Amino acid sequence: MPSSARPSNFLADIIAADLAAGRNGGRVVTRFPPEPNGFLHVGHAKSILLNFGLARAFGGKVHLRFDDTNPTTEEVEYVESIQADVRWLAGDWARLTYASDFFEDMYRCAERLVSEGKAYVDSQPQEVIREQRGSFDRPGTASPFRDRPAAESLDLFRRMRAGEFADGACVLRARIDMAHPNVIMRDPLLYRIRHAHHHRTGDRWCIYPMYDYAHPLEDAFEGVTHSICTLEFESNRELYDWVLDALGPWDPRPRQYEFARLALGYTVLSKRKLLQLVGEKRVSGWDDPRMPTLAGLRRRGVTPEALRDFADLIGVAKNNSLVDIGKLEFALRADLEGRAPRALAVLRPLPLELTNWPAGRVEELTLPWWPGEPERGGSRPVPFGRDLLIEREDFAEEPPPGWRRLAPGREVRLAGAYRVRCDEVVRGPGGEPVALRGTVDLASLGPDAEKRGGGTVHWVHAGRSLPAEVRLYDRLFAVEQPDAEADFLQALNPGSLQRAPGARMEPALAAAAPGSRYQFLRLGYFFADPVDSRPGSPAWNRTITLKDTWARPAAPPGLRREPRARPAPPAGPASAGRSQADLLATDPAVSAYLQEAVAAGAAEPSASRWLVNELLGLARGTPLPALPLSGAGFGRFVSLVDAGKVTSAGAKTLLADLVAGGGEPAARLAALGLARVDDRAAVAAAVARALAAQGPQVERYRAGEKKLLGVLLGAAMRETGGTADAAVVRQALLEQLG
RNA sequence: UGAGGCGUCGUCUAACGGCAGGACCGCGGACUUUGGAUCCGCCGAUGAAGGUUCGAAUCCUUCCGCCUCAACCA
Repeated sequence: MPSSARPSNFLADIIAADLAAGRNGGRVVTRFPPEPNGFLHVGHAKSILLNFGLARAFGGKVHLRFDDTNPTTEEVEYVESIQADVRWLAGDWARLTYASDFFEDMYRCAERLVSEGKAYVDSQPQEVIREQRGSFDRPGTASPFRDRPAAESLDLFRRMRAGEFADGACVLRARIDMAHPNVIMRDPLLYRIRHAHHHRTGDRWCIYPMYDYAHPLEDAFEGVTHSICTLEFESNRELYDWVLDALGPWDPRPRQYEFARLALGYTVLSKRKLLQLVGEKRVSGWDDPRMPTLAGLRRRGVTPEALRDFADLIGVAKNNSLVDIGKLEFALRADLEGRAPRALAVLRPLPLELTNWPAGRVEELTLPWWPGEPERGGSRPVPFGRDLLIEREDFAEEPPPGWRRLAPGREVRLAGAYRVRCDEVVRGPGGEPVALRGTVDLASLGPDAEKRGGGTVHWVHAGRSLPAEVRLYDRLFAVEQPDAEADFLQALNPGSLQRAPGARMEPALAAAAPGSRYQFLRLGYFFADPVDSRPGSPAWNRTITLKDTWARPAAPPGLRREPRARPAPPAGPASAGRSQADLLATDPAVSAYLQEAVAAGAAEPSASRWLVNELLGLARGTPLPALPLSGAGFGRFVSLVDAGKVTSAGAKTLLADLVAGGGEPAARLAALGLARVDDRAAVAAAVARALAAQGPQVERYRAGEKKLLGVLLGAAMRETGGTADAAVVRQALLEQLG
């Protein structure tokens, strides 16, 4: 059951690369860092499974860490429920920690920052600080306390800790840059005063660290290597790194990575909205089976395995995406299919009297719990008799085309039992059918029975079946994106909980243990509620219906999302050549570099072409002057290419080498063996070698898959090391392929 | 509009300059004592334009669209 395959996503790639490079001494430590101020939901499940999965897949460790840096919102109850939920979902962690475990260490680090002039105590009120932060397009302004002596700040900071100031009187701020383009870096707050009782440290502290300061330190203190969080923390990463760089060195030095949090259709996942649903009693509590909380899902009957399969199904990436809730439902059905024994229950009974069955005679049929897989073993007695109950929905007076259930004069199979025919409809005062009369075909049961097509219907014995509490749950919201509504509460699905007061169960179900799961034939998967079940009388929660390919009301238009409208292409063709020229002209560093290259003898057009199309990509954001390859060196490289000393393929390899390690172009060219080869015989030999190694592909190409030419050409090019001209290689290749 | 991030079948996600792959959904078929399951098949995508390259989803440029950031929350 452990997800055997190594997860495949960009984070796994990063970790694999780190391991391959020997970083962090081969350690992998991740962490799941909830704040104990709410219940975990399916979005957290994605994160938990990611962090636990990655650590396990790479032989690492995962920590469960409570990020308890804000005593005013956090409570012990939540640390209990969170631990229970995590354990239920993912099992045990290697270490349980609390941010508050590190308060003393964090404080010492803060004193160090102050002493080194990297932090100061600001004695301004909150509103002023906020105002001074500026805005996206307006730089901030410095606090008048920004340059107060370190000794004074240190004294003040110590007195903050000592409790000499009231809440809000002053804060500790990092001294970074009030004009920083990233607003988060404009002298962020590190500590604030909170005279509040902390659930773990009690009244020992009255100053508490802010997330941006505390989090990187927690990671570093714990030896976390890969600190994985969601996309909205991307801007915070710069501060994360600042804190660690200011207080290092660290081994391992934690790195923060971000992935897209889960958004799921037909539900809400924000803490605030979930709290509101509970607070306003729109649901029965955090563990209401309609809630996306882990507690709710668990009580709905969802299994950890289904959640794991779901997580594998949706993957991990940086795209903001809205996951179709159908994927959760798919994972759920797939899991339950293999673990839920089959039983008989009728939700809305319609009596059926079999007139040719002796009154009072009851036959105890022996039905396997696993009809399709008798080898799994197990069965139970199910009473059959003259008076039965079938599902109201399984009878139609005027059956539509394709109807495979009961109708006047029609015959169906009673699941696990005999075939019956409907002879007569008994009507109520309004003419509506209230009961059916029919006949049973006694020869229709058993291995020798004639096989006839038609439908199968579920049933129970009228007198021997038992009533039971049944809750039919459906999606909590009626629209796919409640968050997009003006008032998400208006989008609540009024039918998300329905009861089936007349429901009847086969007798064996009375013994079902709370927490057990059954498939009620043709109805869905049901979970015996651990809270409301009574001995001998389980209460049933419908986890999920069976997939139904019949009753679907032909794709109601509201449920289908309109295809994304494609904007019309812009009218005027923007001259790309022109914009690239702009780039060369407007960026002084780039144009200076280019000038140097030209001064070193490179032809201007090819120099700018190589610069724009290749060098910029290779540089990966590093400013040109910082490259090991000087402008002049680049110019000599371009001259080499223009002189035909190296093919364009070889030139790319050469350039990459120069950008990575510097050196003199001509010398590196020789050292790498990239000099252009014009010997046709040598090329032909290389092509032959390449083809010999590509046997299957060659076969497929000859069999008609001409698109494989690219693959073969690529292999041939690689064989020559890029020293031969592509046109020559291509020609040789074509000749040899015939 | 400052900074950062993201655009691949209806949905989610692969492809790391060389065969646009998989899954969900949908559709069709086989089988069926569950209109379930199972099996088989089909449908269907690189936001746009230009450039570099023998070859571009991938590299470069511009444009378009979406998301995040201006709590003494995390």
